[in-house]
Amino acid sequence: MRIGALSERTGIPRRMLRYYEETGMLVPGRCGNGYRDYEERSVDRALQIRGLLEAGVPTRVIRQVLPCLKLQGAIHDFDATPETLDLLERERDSMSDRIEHLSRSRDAISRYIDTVRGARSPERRVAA
Amino acid sequence: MRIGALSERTGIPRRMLRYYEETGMLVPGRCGNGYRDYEERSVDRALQIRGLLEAGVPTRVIRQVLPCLKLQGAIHDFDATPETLDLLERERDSMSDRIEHLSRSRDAISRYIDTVRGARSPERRVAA
DNA sequence: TCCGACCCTCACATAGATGTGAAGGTCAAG
DNA sequence: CTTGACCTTCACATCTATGTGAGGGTCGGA
Repeated sequence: MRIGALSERTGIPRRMLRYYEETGMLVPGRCGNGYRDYEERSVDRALQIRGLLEAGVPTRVIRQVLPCLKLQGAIHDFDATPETLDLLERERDSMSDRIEHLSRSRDAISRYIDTVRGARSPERRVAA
Repeated sequence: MRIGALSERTGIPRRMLRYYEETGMLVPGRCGNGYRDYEERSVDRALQIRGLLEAGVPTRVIRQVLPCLKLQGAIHDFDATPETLDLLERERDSMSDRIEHLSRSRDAISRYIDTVRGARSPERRVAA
């Protein structure tokens, strides 16, 4: 699959897909003519990368973390040095922090929306 | 409370607290001499802001969202126009997306860590 | 009174993610 | 063979969050 197709299927601009390669997060193969050649799995991969970027995870971390997201039961303990494990634990904790903050804010927003909507259409009001 | 104290209590650099004010996310009062004067509640507020910033939520959105995080049961439907509500719903959904991505990645990292640690110290192995 | 620890504003610098466009190669269809 | 739709690299521009520092004001204690 060439870059244009992947871009269309993911909604991610070509520029960003090249950036993902430049930062080592998603490195495609190459055709004889130099064109990038993405596999089918690159679709999920690219979406996951974008999701993490949007959640504020820097490319440096994504690059470190992706190898262990790749394995789906198949453990090919790629390099798992103690340092890598420590880093992964820190990143896991930092992700938990982000999740906590996001959840609390989202829930507060949800409650707010529900309350206001409830006040606006009292006939649908449910006992809170 | 002056900016230095708030900075110490939150671990957030003074520069950033001034930035929070500049962007309208956390606007303190002023003493007679021009010094910023923060309330006690600013501690939580500042921490929440930092948490959201780290989770990739832009200041523009945080500013919109904070007013409805403020109320703790006390509904003073500040401006709640339909447009604001729509925006809040979009932000809520976008936060849910972030949470999903983060959770999936974090869980994958956790599984990976557990697996590797389990393989490393088999005497502590638990049936998976 | 003067020094040190605070505070102020202003402004420039950096780093990361992203936009935009130029100059040019590949290839299939007309 | 030419045209058009792709692709390539390179490079500069932008926006946001953050660092850093200069130049200067406030104020309490030695």
